[in-house]
Amino acid sequence: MQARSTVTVEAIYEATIQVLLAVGADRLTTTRVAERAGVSVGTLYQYFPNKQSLLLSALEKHVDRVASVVEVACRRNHGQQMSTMIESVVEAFVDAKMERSDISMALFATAVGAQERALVNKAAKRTHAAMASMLATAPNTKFDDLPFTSLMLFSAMGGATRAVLEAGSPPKMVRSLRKQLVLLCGGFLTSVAVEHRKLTHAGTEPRQ
Amino acid sequence: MQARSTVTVEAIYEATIQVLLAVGADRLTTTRVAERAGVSVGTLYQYFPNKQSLLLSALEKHVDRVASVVEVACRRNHGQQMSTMIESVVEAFVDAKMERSDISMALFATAVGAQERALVNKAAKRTHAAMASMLATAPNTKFDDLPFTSLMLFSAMGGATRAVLEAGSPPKMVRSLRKQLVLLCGGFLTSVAVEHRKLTHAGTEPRQ
Amino acid sequence: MQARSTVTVEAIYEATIQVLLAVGADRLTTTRVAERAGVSVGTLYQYFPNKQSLLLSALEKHVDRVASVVEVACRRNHGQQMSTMIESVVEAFVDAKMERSDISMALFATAVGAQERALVNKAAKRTHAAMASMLATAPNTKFDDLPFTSLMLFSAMGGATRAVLEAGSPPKMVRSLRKQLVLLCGGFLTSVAVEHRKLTHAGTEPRQ
Amino acid sequence: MQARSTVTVEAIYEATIQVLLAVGADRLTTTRVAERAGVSVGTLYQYFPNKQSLLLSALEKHVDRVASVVEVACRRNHGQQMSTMIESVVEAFVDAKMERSDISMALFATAVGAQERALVNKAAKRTHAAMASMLATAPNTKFDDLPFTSLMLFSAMGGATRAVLEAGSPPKMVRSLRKQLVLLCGGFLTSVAVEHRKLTHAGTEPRQ
DNA sequence: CATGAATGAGGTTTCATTCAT
DNA sequence: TATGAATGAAACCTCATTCAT
Repeated sequence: MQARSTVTVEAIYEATIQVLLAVGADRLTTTRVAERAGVSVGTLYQYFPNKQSLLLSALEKHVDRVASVVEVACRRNHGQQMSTMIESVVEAFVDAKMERSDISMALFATAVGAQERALVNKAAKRTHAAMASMLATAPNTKFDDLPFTSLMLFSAMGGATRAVLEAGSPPKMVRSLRKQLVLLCGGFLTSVAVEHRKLTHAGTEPRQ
Repeated sequence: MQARSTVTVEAIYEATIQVLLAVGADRLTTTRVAERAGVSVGTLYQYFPNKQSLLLSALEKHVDRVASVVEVACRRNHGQQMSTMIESVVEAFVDAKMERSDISMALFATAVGAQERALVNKAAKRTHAAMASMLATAPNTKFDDLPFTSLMLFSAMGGATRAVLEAGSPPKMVRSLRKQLVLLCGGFLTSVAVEHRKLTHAGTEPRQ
Repeated sequence: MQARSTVTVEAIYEATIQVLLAVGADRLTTTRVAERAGVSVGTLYQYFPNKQSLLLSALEKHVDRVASVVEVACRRNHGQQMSTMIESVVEAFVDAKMERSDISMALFATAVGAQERALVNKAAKRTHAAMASMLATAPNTKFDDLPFTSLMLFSAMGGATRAVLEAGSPPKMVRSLRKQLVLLCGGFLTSVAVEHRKLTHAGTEPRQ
Repeated sequence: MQARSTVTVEAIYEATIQVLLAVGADRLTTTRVAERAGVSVGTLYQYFPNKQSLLLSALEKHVDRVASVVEVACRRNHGQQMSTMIESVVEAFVDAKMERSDISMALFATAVGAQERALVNKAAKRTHAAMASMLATAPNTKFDDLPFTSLMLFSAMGGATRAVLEAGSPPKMVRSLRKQLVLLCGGFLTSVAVEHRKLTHAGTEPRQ
């Protein structure tokens, strides 16, 4: 019976995504989700106290997955050269977003309330932390404000990725995106780090 | 006569924003907007055929304003040094977004449908074009793909700004934001431009 | 100024018909009628106290016209042979209905209330009376209950004509209609009259 | 379960008629119907997608019933003398119309749109077909164009009946109606059939 | 536990009518 | 007189949620 519940809940999650993609957030109804999941509305309400909690849970699942992917990528690159770090993280990030980009967009469209944003922020914090502790292990480099730097980095990456997705994302563009993101992040980190070094050991070390 | 209508429409626009801020996009109702505007629902429907068109118009007004601010900033900096360009544009962009950041967030929360995105994209295109033609006048610098570069730049800036806004944006953070955005953009443009020169006259020109 | 009013009212009547035909009775609005008439709603309300009275007047105009046509045809055939009477009246009736059959149908669709029906009934009474006094002059023929006979005759003709109109009325059908209506009316009147004669002078007069 | 729905739907149908009779077609609202049926509006909309479909279904039910009554009457009189045929059909028709004449009128007042007319036409076609095949079995009689003849017959009957109904139908009138309808139909059919015989065996057969 | 019929508050939209200009 | 912006009651319809079976 535990198993049956799991299956049902999983079906409801999947149905939520399906309906979101099919008809959009504003025309998503609990009945439609239940239908798609092959259960009755009553059943749906046995597992989720109300519509909001359903969407919230679905969103949570998704952002957690993306956050985990990035966390793993960060952990794997502790101690590497900064250029390697950047490439790995960009790759992980773009892959995670692109893999089911439609879901990403559909779910974020539901994330308008305070609770939803809190959820997203919490996951964001996790990735920032992961990235910060990775960057802290970069050889020969120091950063002033790693948490904020991570925020900048991810939100910039997120913004650019989102823009490309919303532009219709022709494959060629997606390919460019990765390269450009590497440049974007690399440029930024270099600037920030260089600034730091300049301030500290002004002029003594030629760049790169 | 004419004057009366103008006043009414303006009041409705203002009320739309007010309600959006007060109760959020999903609990905005045409009745509430009309009430806040001090007119009857019927009047609202004399100027907007339906709820969507009301929100769409409000969004359009807003994005057009932001786009215009950026366009002006770009036009004013044709021929300047790239660092000046970047600083000016970042300043204009952040100012425009921050000035009424709450509105920005509230309105974008309504921008989930295809039409809304088209609207935003159209405005984005305008800013990209303005930025591209500005960058084309930067002395001693060339770029491979100015349109895409502009897209990257703006969407990255937009993402970062949005993230800071959504994080609650303590004043200190906002101050950092500008500085970091300058670094972000500067770093990126340098990378892109450098890449270009490297490919063209590899090794012959030491980095300035 | 009297003239201007007449012109305006006439334009409103015409517009009413136009709108009725264009969008149907249920989507006819006073504003639309005013627009079509080239005046403002306010002006419309200067001549008609409310929407119902507008439709009522339009209906009245129409049924009066049809009634008059029939009345004239009846008066012209006083003293004629019955077959001539029938042919003339059928011709007048079908012509009047067909000439602007669309208007007929559109207007009758508005005739659902008690007042409207009263209007139509009043006009019907007039035609019945005209027909009755014509039939009273038919040579060698007597009828028991002329008013009711007239009612039967006209309503039967009306029903058949309407059915043909609503069936889409291919021209061939319309042509048949006249011939068949003559037979219908002729047959009926013969039966009624014959019945009468039979009862009175049973068997003595062979049928013409 | 199943039973509950059936009961509900039936209650809604009944309520539709009730409201139609009580307040008229134009003031019939879905809320009023639901109230009268003892259910909530939501329930009504679970069975009928919109107001029009509700009225359409009610109309369909009604015309189907009338059509069936006539069909049965026709089938029962195959091979009978024509006079018997006529009497039986007239009786069935008038009974069906009079039995719930108020409903008839109320429902037909809603039949203004194209779909409604199509519905009525379809039912009419059925009765025409039934009558045509009955008439084809009349001994010693032939008709040129049975379909059209049936159309004429029914629409004439319908028109006359309707007129009597709308005139307020004092009982005396209703009694007359039957007799007169028999004469009307009889006269018409004789004319049509006679015409035919004249054309075929001109002059050889004295009229029965 | 599952079902799905029933609920009804609440949202969007229409349109006859008024009245200040 | 003419105008047309404003009104607001009232209609249609949706959908999150409940509860008897």
